[in-house]
Amino acid sequence: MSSSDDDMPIRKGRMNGVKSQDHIPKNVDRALDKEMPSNGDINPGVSVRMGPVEEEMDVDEPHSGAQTNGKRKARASVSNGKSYKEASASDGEDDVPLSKRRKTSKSKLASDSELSDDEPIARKTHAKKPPKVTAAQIGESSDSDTPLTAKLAKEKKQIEKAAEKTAKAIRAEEEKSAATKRKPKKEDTDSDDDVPLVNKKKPAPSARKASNGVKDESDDDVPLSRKAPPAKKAKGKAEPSAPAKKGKGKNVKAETEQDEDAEAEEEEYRWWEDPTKGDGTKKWTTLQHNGVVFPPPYEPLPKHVKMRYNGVLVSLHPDAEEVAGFYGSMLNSTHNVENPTFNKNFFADFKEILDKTGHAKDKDGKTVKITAFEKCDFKPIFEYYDAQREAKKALPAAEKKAIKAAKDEAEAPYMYCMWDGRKQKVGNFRVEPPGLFRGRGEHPKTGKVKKRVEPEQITINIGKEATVPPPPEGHRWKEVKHDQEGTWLAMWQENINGAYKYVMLAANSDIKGQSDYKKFEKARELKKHIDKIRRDYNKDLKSEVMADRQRATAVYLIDQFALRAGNEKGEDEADTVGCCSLKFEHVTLKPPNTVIFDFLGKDSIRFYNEFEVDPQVFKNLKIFKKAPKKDGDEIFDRLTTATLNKHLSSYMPGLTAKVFRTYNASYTMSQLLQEMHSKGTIPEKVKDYNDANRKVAILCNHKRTVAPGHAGQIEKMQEKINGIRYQQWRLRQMMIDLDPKIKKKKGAEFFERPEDLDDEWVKQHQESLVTQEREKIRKKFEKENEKRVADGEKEMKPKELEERMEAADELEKKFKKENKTGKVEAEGKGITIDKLEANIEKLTERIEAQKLQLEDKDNNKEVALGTSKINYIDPRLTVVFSKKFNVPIERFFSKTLREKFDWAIKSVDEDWEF
DNA sequence: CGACTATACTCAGTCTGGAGGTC
DNA sequence: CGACCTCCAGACTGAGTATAGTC
Repeated sequence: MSSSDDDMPIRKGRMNGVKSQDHIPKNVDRALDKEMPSNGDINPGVSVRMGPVEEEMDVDEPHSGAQTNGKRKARASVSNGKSYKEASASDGEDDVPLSKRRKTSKSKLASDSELSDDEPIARKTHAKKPPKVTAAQIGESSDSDTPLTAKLAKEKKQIEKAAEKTAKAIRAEEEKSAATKRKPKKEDTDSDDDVPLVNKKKPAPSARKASNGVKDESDDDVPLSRKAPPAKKAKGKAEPSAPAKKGKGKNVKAETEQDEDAEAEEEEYRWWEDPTKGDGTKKWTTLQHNGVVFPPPYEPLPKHVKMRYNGVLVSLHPDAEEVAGFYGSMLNSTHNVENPTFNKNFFADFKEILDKTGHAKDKDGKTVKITAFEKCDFKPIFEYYDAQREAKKALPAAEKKAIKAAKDEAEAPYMYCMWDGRKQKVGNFRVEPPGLFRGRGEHPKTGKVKKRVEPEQITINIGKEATVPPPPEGHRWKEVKHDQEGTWLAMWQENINGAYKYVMLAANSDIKGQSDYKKFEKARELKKHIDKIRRDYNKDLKSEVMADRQRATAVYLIDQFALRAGNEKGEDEADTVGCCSLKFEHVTLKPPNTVIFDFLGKDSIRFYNEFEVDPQVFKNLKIFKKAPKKDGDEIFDRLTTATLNKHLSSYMPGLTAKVFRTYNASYTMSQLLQEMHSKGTIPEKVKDYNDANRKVAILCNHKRTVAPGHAGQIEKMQEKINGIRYQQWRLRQMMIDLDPKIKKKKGAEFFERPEDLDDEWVKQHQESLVTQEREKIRKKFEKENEKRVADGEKEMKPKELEERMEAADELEKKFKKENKTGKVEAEGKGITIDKLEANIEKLTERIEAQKLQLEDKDNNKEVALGTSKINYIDPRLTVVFSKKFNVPIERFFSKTLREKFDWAIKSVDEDWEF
């Protein structure tokens, strides 16, 4: 992987980060490096301790066995009888083989490998008990967590806004004062960090109650708008009402006014400074919206457009025809249409609908039963749809615009909702249209028909007070709910995987912003625990308890290499893995301590990396892979994501595997930005930022498919560079022409043609230069003629063109002569050695610039920066960079991102630290 | 099991660079 | 001759979408 080079530095640095004092990355790295080499001693200790453990294990087995077994059984069935347990010929108690072996090896325990395999499963449960660890951990986390509360730096911000006029406003006032009172009481004076919202969860309610008598519930109930802290309040004047409100009942109108208020105060309301936000599970008090937009109904094909079966044109029931159309319209997508699974699944579903609607009919109305996929010819359908597509594309711009405007207007009512009286953008209000399911990677269900979603399948979530959006004529909703703990407005279940689809608010909404904020605060909170976590897992890498050792190893991988948790997956899903679900064949061990990961991760994106790991990790993986495990068996057979996360949450409430990704991404970014002394022009600074962004993206393995024209583009750039280099060489030869002695002065080497620009290349290059010249002349000639015609003058004669072409002929001759004599005549009037030198220097600069661009482009070809920017890098880091180096934030965040990260843009100054 | 985040891809619209022209 | 303008194909961006994860 080309990308691995780039990221290695980071990852290496982070490797073995046990000791890190996280704020000082360099120290961390150094400490780590020092540590790495040692460690030869680990084995003995481990093995020795194994003995006792085993005995315990057997005893415990029953308990833990239940859990473990369940999980493993599930796996076994999935993997088709190839599971580890079966391989080891056990009776289904997969533990048995392990413990047996354990027993045998008990006494000797000479080697790690012996120890390992036999770990008592039961140990898992047992081991958890050790009060020291757990207690210590819990104690620690709770200690540090409790206080924090409203510590946000923004506290300082002033509160000066006038009160709202509505009754709600009054309540808001109450809230405000409550909030203000609350603030002072926090006791966490020890930390400078912003308080993660998460932590407030527990402490908050009781604390509040005690201090100000506000009941929890009411806290939660307060709509956002009313909760706004005393800070700048809106003056709440009326504004033109948004389209979304049209056609609503009176309560809607009432809300509309509120809406207006909300809008007026929109920029002013800073929920992230509002200590009452973010706790509790009740997400809203009042909620109204207009439901969802359905895709347009199916439009049957014109009568003359039919598929062929066995060479005969046949007509279908509209329902079947629609499905045929799904397939027909994508004949140009060879990627799908040539995939046997895709075709098989499609045809199965197609036949099903045919059976239901009656099969095809020929022109005489006779039934033609469709039974063989090969005999289906969808080309006529394809051509029809393709023509439609073309026609649409060819539409004049004005018309396209008009169509779009009409669509926008029709959808306007659905774009926004009123959430606790504040107007909020809805994310995906369009119901997903029917089609053929693609799936990513080798998805077993690819090609299946994704059915049209009927209103009867859709559940609406809305405030009790709100008008329920009417279902389409003649239909009804599946259900109307008032679930205030949910953030979704509508929901349905999709037919392919039975997955739930939700309509939720857009990324720039308060609620999404809040959870985004919480996510990053949680990651920052992890900073406080990471040292202990790393210490612990490094210790547990040698644990005698298999489950613990596996867990420690997994956490190591997640922490160091940003692996995902890796939940179990079903048989009918693409075969992808994450940390906990890594299989035997995904990990290759290369002594002394290099591990090669090669597997398909989320979205079937390949994860390939060779990492040097802690020797103990290397040993552990070896153990976890020990026979009889083989391809298809899980490496972490004693570990599930649930156990892992449970363990993690003992360090810090809400800590799960995915937090490490956020933490490490943001932390890495913050380190990179901190080390940066970005100087120069804005584009240069932007590039510096992007370079850091790229490192994070590589860390997270965020990839994109290489653009189809990429290779060509690179080649083009390379040719361009070569052209410059050639020109440079010619200039040097001209120097000789001017002053033959200069060859000695400068050394012959200076004048040699670069090796890769061999005779063959030169010939071709010259030819292309000459043809280019000819083209240029011809085009100019034609253009001039056109102009003449337009002006009513007469055209120039072909003779003129011939004459002009002589310039190109000259060039050709000149090259020929140069090739023959090996000399280049100095050209240009008044040319001097000095001028040539200057020109050469200029070209050198151009070459360098081009090379840089090329490298950049190539390095970037399969790295996607967006995902990490949107989901992993704390936006406040970007804001800090922007302020510190005086680069407009627009250079980093698009309009939508600026809206999404509004809270970050407004809440930090350049001193803020992750 | 349900709900929420995270991902890559698509497509349309925007931007860019550089050829050619003008002043 | 260079500073500046115009035009256009092709590269790049961004919003939107649909799928795949996590917990």
